[in-house]
Amino acid sequence: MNTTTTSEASGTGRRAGLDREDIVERALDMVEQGGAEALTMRKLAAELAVTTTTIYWHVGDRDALVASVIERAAHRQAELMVEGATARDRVMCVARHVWRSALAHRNVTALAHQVGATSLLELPLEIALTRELDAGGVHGEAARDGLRAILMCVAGFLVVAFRSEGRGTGGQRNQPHALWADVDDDSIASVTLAAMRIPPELDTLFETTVRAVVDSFVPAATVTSH
Amino acid sequence: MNTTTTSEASGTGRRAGLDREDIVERALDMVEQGGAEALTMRKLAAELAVTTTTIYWHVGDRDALVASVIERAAHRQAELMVEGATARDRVMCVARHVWRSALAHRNVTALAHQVGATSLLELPLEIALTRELDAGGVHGEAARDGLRAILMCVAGFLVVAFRSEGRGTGGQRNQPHALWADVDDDSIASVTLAAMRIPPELDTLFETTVRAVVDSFVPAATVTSH
DNA sequence: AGTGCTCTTGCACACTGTTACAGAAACCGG
DNA sequence: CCGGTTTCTGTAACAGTGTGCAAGAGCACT
Repeated sequence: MNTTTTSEASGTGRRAGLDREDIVERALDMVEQGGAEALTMRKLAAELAVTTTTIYWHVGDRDALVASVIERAAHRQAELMVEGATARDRVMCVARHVWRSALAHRNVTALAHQVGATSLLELPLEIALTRELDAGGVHGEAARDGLRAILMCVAGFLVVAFRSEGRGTGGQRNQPHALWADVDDDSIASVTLAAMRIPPELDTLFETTVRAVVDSFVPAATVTSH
Repeated sequence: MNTTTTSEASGTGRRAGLDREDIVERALDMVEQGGAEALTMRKLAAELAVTTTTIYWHVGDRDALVASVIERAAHRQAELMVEGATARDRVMCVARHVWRSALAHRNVTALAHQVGATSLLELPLEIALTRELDAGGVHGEAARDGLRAILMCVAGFLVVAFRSEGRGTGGQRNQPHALWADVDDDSIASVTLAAMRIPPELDTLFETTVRAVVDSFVPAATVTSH
């Protein structure tokens, strides 16, 4: 692997023109367009008009490549504007941003999730969220637990959201609401049974659920002035 | 693929001795022991002292095989005893069961998650949870939203729990608490910063977080008697 | 010119899911 | 008993995947 600390399309080599950064960027493009599975060493090499071994020389393993891709993506979605008067609102704002940006870059998110590097992708947002918690009077272990609880909740929503999109055995057939079509249980009210058969509104459900978690960890705003 | 509705090691053919059920069961064993990636058609065939084509004849695609494996696993973890006096307690009890049984059969759970068939695996528990919600006075769309919210929360915890286990880029290196080691932010209290560097207690955090969500969807027990 | 370092290539290995094709064993009608 | 059909099994191959090894091509410095 290329161990030069910084990338400097050095130039001494054979025909150069290929930087580690270039490779990572192209890889990120491929992931964003074609999903996680579109990123294969051979395809990436072909895109760059190069052989696979060249990539290995520059970035190393596929794991290393993926890690770099995720880090690069992390920088991009780190920018956010936190709005809201109360601490709870500001925390919600960050949580919402995690949710939205993950949906916006779903392919990278899915990739990060697959290799267990989600935290790497979300670290900047974790920090932002911690800042708001801290500013809202939640410190130490309480802040950590609150942060984790909120992020797990968001992660759960993301898992479900991604699950509702194409890929996977049986296509749409093992969607929860589709599976409920065959359920017939006497001890459940028919209204309830019917409701199960249509999918929920994820966005509004996200709002209320995460709000509940946030409220249970962040104290209501103490009325200082007024 | 073998299209006989039920499996009845039919008998007309050559040397039988191999049932679709046998294959699925063996596959389930392999997954539970060696994880999702240990289940390859060739290895499975080798375990059964048979060639791959035989498996294809019996069960079809790998997708079909995986689906069968998951269905089989679903039956096993469907047994549960719901305890608790209040509706909230009983709902919590089921949610806890989802969490525990997913952890107990983590490999199958991970497999189901990979192919997007989690709902298939958890359908029986979804039904049980819905029953408790319904009995607790939550019907129709409210029940659906509550069910989904709770399950998403549990799913989030599972994702994080599985993430803390070996596999994936960088091993333990991109664990959240490990990543926080390099963070230095002035606007965050040092106590908070320090707390972030040690992982949370998932079990207790699960309890409080899910409890918060449950409480926000299930009304407190109306005091009927007393 | 020669030596050394950086980059790039070609080829190969082991592994995956999947299938086309060919062959044995059992039953069934004659 | 013979031929045919169904039911299984086996061989070999195809198109992919990630990855490592040996060798070469170009530039810089001596």
